[in-house]
Parts: sequence; structure tokens; C-alpha cells
Amino acid sequence: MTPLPETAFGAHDHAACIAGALSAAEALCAARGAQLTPVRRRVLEILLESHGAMGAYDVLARLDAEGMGKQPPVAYRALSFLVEQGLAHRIEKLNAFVACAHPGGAHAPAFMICRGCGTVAEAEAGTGGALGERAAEAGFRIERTVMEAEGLCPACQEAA
Amino acid sequence: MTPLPETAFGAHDHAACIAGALSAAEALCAARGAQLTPVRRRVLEILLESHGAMGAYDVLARLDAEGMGKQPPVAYRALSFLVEQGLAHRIEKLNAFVACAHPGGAHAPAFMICRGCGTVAEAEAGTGGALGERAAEAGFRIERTVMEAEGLCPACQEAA
DNA sequence: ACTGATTACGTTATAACATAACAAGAGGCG
DNA sequence: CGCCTCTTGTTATGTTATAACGTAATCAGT
Repeated sequence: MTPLPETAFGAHDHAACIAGALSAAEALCAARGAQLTPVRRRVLEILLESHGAMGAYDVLARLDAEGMGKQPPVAYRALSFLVEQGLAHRIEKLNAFVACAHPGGAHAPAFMICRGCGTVAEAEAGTGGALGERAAEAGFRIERTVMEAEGLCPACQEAA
Repeated sequence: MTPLPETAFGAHDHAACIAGALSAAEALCAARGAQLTPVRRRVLEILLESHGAMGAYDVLARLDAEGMGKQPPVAYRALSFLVEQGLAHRIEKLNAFVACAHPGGAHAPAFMICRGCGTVAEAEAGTGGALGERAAEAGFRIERTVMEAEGLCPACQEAA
């Protein structure tokens, strides 16, 4: 099977992936006049390092260990900021957050969630296909979509 | 514009819609040997009556008022049963539950959630379009999907 | 009828996720 | 300086969900 560098399921240079995402985040925030403060930046790093979905309290525990705050609002504020800026996404199915794999790009993201290893891969979903069609028929105006698939990634399929 | 009886946004005979769904649920459970007990049946009725998404604790409050239980597990167990049987769906975006509009049918449901009136309309989404394609490319085996669109229904668009 | 398996329900307690509300500091800018 | 805005610190609370344990009813096989 060929490698799959375009998804989180494939092996890749993790350090480079983190560094690239961080510099993209800095550039984006600078361009928009948004402030990537130390806490916000550190939360993004934590998400990138884990390369998976993390609960807000998992993030908070990391922040606390580093002396950057221990109350829930600290984590939720930083996560909200990152989501607003498109630097992270909320995974509704998991009540968790994940760093964006394509910061700055167009956004109708879809996610593949491996129930084996917890890895979350992001894909661009486009219009949403059948859902978009049904919405158009019904006259429903879509503002945001949630598209999440749960299942098994290639590695976990083999393990099972 | 023509009426849209196939979605919850259109007017319809609510009493008949409830009665029909209930008898379909009874038939399904009987056919499967699943027990539609009083609490489970009542929870389904409550969901059908509201014709929208309800939180577990909203359902629980109704049950409590009727003397059918006041602890969270009572509601969660009944809701879990209904979801397992395909008689209700969980709306991840809202942390809420809604009665199934097409009990017994095939199920890759998608939902349109009106942020104005809270109405939730169910549509059949099929394979998921772009997400399904990306999953196939990545070798990811999908077991369940969450497809939810938030926006404005026709009525609320006019009101705004 | 007795036994054991299964299923559903009752109850207590707590875990896990999320936000309201208010005070205080940092920095730009007229 | 004085004002405004944004960010952060902190307390408290609200909301959603499940673990864990015990009881009752049902039913198949003996």
C-alpha cells in the first residue's frame, strides 16, 4: 500500500508538521491582527503534539503542569480562539478538539475518527453532497456543517 | 413554493405523525424481540410530541413529572435503547435527541438544525459523498457517520 | 418448583464537559 | 494622562453523562 501523507493515518515528519502549522498560525494571526498570545500558542502546540483529539480538560492539565493556568476558562478561551481562527476544530462526537490540518484553507472540514487508536484525520468535505442537496430542496440555508465518520483506520483494521 | 411534507419544516398532521411512528416502533420492536417498555415508549412519545431535539434532562423532567423516574440513568437508558433500535437519533451538535422520522428504514441519517426555531429535520444522506470518497482513498472503514447542518429553515429566513 | 441466565429498573454518587460573572492588568491612542 | 479594548485570573456554578451496585421480573432447562 502506498503511503498516505495527506492523512494523519500515514507516517510523517511530526516535528516539521508542528513547526509548519505553528508558523502558518503566526502568519495568519499577524495578517488578521489577531493575537496569538502565549497561552493560545501553547494550546495550539499541545494539540499539534498530540496529533489527535484532546478534551478541554486534558489540555488544561497540560497548561496547569506548566504553570499557565488551571481554571477551565483558561483552556476554553484559548480553544475558542483557535476554533474561531480556523486553527483548530471541535469534534462534536468526542467533545474534543483537534488542530487544523490545513490552516488558512477553505473550510468545510470532515473528520475520520479511529475508534481504535483515537487518531483523527481531517479531510475537505466540500458541499456535503446529499445533505447539501436535501437542504437546497427544503430551502434550508446551511451556515455550518458537522461531518464526522467513526470507524477503523488501516492500522487498526490490521490489528483486529 | 410547494409544501415540503418530507421535512419537519413543512406543516403536517402532528397527531397522525406521532401515532404512525409509535405503531411503527411497536411493530419493529415486536419483530426484533426488543421490549418497548412503558418508560421507553413514553420517552419516544415525548420526543415525538416535541417534534424537535430535547436534552436528556428535559426528557427526564417530563418523566419525573409523570412519576416515571427522576434519576439521569432512567432517561439515558431509555434514550440509548431508542437510538440502538433506530427509533431516535442523537444530535451531537446539540447534545440532544430526536425521534427518528423514518423508523425501520436504511440509516445514514443527516440533520438540518434550525438555529432560529430549534426544529430538526432528518434527511437520508446516503454514502456521505466527499467524506466517503476520502475515507475509501485512505483505507478508513466507516462504521457510523455524523452529518449535521446548522442554519436557518425557510420560515426563520423570512422572519429575519 | 428450583436454578441460573438474562434483561430491565431503582438508586446513589460522581465524573466529565462547559460557561456566567466579575475583577484586574497590559497596551494602544487621542 | 484618561479612556478604551482586549486578554487574563478567579470563583462559582451549570449542564451533560456514566460508574457501580442492588433488586425485581421473566424464562429456559432441569
